[in-house]
Amino acid sequence: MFYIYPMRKLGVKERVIETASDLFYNQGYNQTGINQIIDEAGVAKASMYQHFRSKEDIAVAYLIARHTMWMGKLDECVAKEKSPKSKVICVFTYLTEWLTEVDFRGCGWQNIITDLPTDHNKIKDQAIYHKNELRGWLQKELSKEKEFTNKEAKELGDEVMVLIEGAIILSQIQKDTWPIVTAKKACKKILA
Amino acid sequence: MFYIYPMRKLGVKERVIETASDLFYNQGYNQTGINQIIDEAGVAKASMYQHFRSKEDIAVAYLIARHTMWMGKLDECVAKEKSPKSKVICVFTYLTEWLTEVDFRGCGWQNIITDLPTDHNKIKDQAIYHKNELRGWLQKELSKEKEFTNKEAKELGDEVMVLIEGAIILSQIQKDTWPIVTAKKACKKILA
DNA sequence: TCAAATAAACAGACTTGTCTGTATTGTGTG
DNA sequence: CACACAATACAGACAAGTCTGTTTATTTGA
Repeated sequence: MFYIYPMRKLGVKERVIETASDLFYNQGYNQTGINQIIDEAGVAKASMYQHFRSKEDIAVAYLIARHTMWMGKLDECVAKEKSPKSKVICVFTYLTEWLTEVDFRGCGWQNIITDLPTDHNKIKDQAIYHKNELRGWLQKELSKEKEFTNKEAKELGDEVMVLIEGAIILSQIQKDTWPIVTAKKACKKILA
Repeated sequence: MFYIYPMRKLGVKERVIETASDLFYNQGYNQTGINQIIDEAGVAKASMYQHFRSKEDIAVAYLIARHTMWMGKLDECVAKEKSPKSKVICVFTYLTEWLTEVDFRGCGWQNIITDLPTDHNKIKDQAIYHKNELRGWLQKELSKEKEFTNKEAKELGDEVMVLIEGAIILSQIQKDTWPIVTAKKACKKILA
C-alpha cells in the first residue's frame, strides 16, 4: 500500500493533547470536560486514562506544548529585526497579530490560572515557568544592547514584561487592539 | 428592648451578596456552587432564588458591589496626595497594599471573565464597565495636570492603565510585588 | 499471540434550578 | 393592645443533567 498522505493516525496521546489544546484555550479549562475531549479526539476514555492520570495532567501537557509553540512563533516574528531593542519592540507586533487572529481570547496561562481548583499546583507552576521564560528572554535581548548595563537591561525587561501582560489581559476584556498599541508606544518611550 | 449592637439581621439579598463576594473572589466563580453560597449565607435556596434569577445574577451583584468598594478605597488611598500626577502614581501604592493583603489573589474582574461559560455576557459587561471607569478616572486625573494637553492626558492615562493591569495579573502569577514595584517605576518615567 | 485501543456501562459526587409545604415575620385594622 | 392577613423565609426533597475517573469485556492491528 502507498500512503500519499501519512495515513498513520496520530497516537492517542497526540490526539488528546491537540484536541484539548484547542478546547482549553478556546472555551476554557472549566468549560471543557473530559468527555468532550475524548469525543472530539476520537479516543476511548480508558485509552486516554492510559496516557494521562487526570484532567490536570492533560492541561500540563497542553501548556508545555503551547509554550514551545508560542515562543517559537515569537522568535519567528522578531527574526527580521536587526537590533535587540527593535526585537523587543516587535513583541507588540507579535501580540497584535496573534490576539486579533484568536479574536482576543487572551493568554492561555493567564486564563487557566485565574479560576482554578485550589490544589492544581502543577498548572500554576507551568504559568510561573512560562512567564519566567518570557521575562528571561526580554532581559537577555536587552542585555545585548551595548547602551544598557546588565542591571538596566533587567529592569527595562521587567517593565516591558508588565506592559506585555497588561496589553494581553486588557485587550481581552475590551476586545480591542488599543491596549497593545498603547503598550508599544510606552515601550518605545521606556527604551528610548 | 435595647439593642446595643444592631440586632437586625441583614436581609437575604445582602447576606447572599456578602457571602458570594467572599467566595467568588477567594475561591473563584467556577469553584463556587449555589449550595455553598446559601449554606454559608444561612439562607434557604428558595429564598435566594426569590432575589436572584441565576448564579450569573449573583455574580453581577457581586461585581457591582465590588466596584463601588474598590473605587472608594482607591479614592481614599490617593486622597493624601496633592497633585493629580502623584495621585496617579499613588495607584501603585494602593495596588501593593491591596494585593499583599489578599495574598495576590488578583483582580476580581480579570479572574471571572477569563474562564466563563460563553453566554455569560452580563458578567463580561461588568468587567468592561469597571475597566472603563478606571481608565476614565486616570484620564480625568491627568487632564487636571496643566503640563498635559487633553490628548496627552488620554494617551498617558491609557499607558498607566496597561501598567496597572499588567502589574495585577503578573503579581498574581508570580505571587510577588516586583511587578507592581516595576510598574510604578515605569509609570514615573512615563509621566516625567 | 499479545499488547493496545475500543465501546460502554458504571460509580459517586457534584451542578443549577424547581417545587412543596411549613414557619416566621411585619403591617394594617379594629 | 390584639388579631388577621399577606409577604417573606425556611428546610429539604427532587429533577435533570454534569463531572471525573474506574471497570469490564470486546476488537483491532502488528
